[in-house]
Amino acid sequence: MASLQSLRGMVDLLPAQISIWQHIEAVAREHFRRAAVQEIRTPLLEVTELFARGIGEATDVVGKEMYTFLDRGERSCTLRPEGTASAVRAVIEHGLLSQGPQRLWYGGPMFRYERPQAGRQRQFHQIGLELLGVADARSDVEAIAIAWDLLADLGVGGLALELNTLGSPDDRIRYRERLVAWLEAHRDGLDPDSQARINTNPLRVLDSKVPQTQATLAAAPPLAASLSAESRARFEQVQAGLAALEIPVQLNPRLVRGLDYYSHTAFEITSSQLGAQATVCGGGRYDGLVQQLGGPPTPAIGWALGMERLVLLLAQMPAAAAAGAPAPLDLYVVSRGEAAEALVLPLARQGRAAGLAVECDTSGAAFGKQFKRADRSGARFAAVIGDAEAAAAEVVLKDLRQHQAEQRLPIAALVDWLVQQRAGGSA
RNA sequence: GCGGGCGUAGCCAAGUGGUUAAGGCAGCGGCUUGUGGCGCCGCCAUUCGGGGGUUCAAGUCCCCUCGCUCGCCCCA
Repeated sequence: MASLQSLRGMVDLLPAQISIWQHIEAVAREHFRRAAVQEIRTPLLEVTELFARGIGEATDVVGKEMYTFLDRGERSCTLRPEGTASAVRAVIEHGLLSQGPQRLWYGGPMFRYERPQAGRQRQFHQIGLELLGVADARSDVEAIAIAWDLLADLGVGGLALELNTLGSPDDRIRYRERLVAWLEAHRDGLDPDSQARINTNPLRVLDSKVPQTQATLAAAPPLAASLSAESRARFEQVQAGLAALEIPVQLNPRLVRGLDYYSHTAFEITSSQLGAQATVCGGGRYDGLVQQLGGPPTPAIGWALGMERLVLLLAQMPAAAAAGAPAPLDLYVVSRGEAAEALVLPLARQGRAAGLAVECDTSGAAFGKQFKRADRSGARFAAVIGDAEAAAAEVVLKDLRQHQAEQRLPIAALVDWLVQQRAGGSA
């Protein structure tokens, strides 16, 4: 095999798949516009330290999944594994918070060096939301509602919103101590991975999928018991807010997220139809992150949505997939003969200037071939220009989608006629 | 990083040691050098991801390697 291939886990998006992506992006953009959320674009490449400090050294993402290399200046650089750290860095760097709370969204590729499987790639795409500067539980509710409504509007069915609270940093420290002590005492009932995690990332032991570990954990002290009154009240406010919006919630006390910066609200929107990688959208509150990265103390909440997983879900829903279908061509120009061929590009350009989608056949092939391609192009009309038409400055217009007599009209009148046809809801 | 499944044309795919590697879709040419969608005819893999080995004989068996895929882990 001498031919070149894309790198493992790096996937091409071919023209046939693009329309659904553009559809999702357009719907997301519109939801963000309505919610007064502005786009931010940051570099794909950042200094490694940003992620190490932001996401947490003990996390898997930082520990083993980053694309990290030295650039020519010997700086350690990393392809972003997620969007929050970059967005926060940019906000701090440009002093945006001095202008008040920031409502931001971003989209684009992320990179994690993992083994690819269904719904998991090394380069994948996320759309994410970050609401910075507001501590109130209502902003948690708003952030979640934006994600929920966006997914609903796209026509994704069968989703569940799983919700938990991780408590305040103090709650967590207190709980962590209790949990570690308990885990140490019940070490024998845990799988090796979980045993190893007792000291590095004990909270993650809670959502282990190993049945034996889960059985052991049934008697473990719950995080809820370590929550302060304030944290508990806050969690209740979030739940009440979601209930008021009639967004159904599934409380999941085992939901712990993999990135260190989360506190209080943590949530995931999952689908049972995605195989092992069930999370379409995940996020939570990260009140400590901005300060940790050198900014002013700033409460924040955000989420990220996995585009590939969303596309996977949408592909299972014919109605939603159809919504993303591209608009058909208005005109396909078929021509033959030197004089005729000279008229094609000027005609196409005039049509395009008027907003029509026009393709011309420049193959010089037999009419039969050109008509075949015209048909396949999906165009509504074919314009035919041969020697006779060129001499008379006319075109023969053929309706490719309905049986109707061909008509002949001046070449100068064609574009107007088509524009009118389209405006008139020509069925 | 660990485990299972798989790799035959652009795509789907038959083939389970024995002469020339089915078939379908797409593509190209023709029937039709001014008319597509239907039909018919023809063309389209010196070679089965790559390398090595076993054998008189390998797409088929063995080893290595690369890739894809599903799961573990982790997460979007």
